[in-house]
Amino acid sequence: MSLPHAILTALLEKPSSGLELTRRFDRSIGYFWSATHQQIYRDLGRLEESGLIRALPAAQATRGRKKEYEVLPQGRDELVAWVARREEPKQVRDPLLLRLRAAAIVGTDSLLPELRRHLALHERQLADYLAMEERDLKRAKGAEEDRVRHLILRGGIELERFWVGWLTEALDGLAAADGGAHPDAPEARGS
Amino acid sequence: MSLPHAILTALLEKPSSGLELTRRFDRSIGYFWSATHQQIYRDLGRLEESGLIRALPAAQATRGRKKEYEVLPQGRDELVAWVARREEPKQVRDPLLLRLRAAAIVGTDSLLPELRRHLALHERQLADYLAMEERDLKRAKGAEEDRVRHLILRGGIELERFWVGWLTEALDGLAAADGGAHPDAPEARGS
DNA sequence: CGGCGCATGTAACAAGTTACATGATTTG
DNA sequence: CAAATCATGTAACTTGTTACATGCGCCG
Repeated sequence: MSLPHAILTALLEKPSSGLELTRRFDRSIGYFWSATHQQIYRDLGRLEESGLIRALPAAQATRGRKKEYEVLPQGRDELVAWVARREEPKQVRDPLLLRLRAAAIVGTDSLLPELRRHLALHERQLADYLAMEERDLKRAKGAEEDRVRHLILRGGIELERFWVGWLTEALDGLAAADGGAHPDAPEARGS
Repeated sequence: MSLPHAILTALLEKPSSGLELTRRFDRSIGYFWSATHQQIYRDLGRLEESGLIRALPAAQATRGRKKEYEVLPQGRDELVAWVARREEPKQVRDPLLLRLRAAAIVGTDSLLPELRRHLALHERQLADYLAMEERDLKRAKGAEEDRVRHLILRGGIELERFWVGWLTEALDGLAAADGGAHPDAPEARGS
């Protein structure tokens, strides 16, 4: 039940069309909740049908024509209720941990390159987030909305730090055991 | 494509029936990949059909009758290939971060109890993991399989530490701003 | 007017969730 | 045997993914 609420939030920040929303999901929101345009159109339709949002009258209802939406009072109410709702923490669900467990049985060697690759990706993501934080700190200080946004960014930063730390620990532990001898990239190079 | 591989791993550790697998997913594996019995039966069927596992001949094929599976060589091959495969890191997708973003717009007050509640849950989970680590460290040292299992547990521990740290930071930041005055549990008490 | 990019969709499928149905085994 | 429990399964639905289809408008 999260995507519709993410859309309501985004539309409250600024009324938008489906494609504009898609682009915003690719950027900021997408750092912790991604969505494709198909999902977004589907849910925009449902939200409109339920009377939580409406298409701005300016836009006509033909196919390739831009169509902007805004949140109705009922939609805002629903969002307020969702924020206050009691929801259990989402439990962890990560394929890499699963693969490590499988590797415990069939051998860890072939997983090492993946661990190194993921480490590099997370280091990069962490650097990006830190750069964003640097930029943000120069601007706004007081407004609650900005402080909350910064908190979310802090979440991203600390999560990446977790990955970097854990992957480093894992590589240390596994490489130590298998006595060295792993050249740089014994894998096919994807796109 | 993860659940079938999780099942293969579990069956390699020990041939089992569907319900036994379900129970094992509730315990150890479920800490980072949960599954219901319906999902497991469905995938057991598919895996058998694809020739990656087979039912042990002892068990008859009637409905309420126990049916144990074991991994065939082809299944082990598939698992080996999966471990070595290149897969992009799963991006973050957490409703709590979304709700915080929504709260930035509609007001953070009603989210504070949830943040406190989640903090308590994560603190408890962390304590549980630490207790497990304590127990594990007393046993096995050398075997690779045990060291890898410990690494996975370390992952769980560090992830919980992340949550505890971040939630604490978030509560500090938000409570400071709204000047105090939030009684203990202004929410309905769910089951 | 032909092709490209913008924009909105449909369709088919895969994975996860929730509710329910049915057969077998134990035990009071 | 009745009831509880173990065990396997179906069905319907929601969410997310992938591939494709269609319409509009601009620019050469």
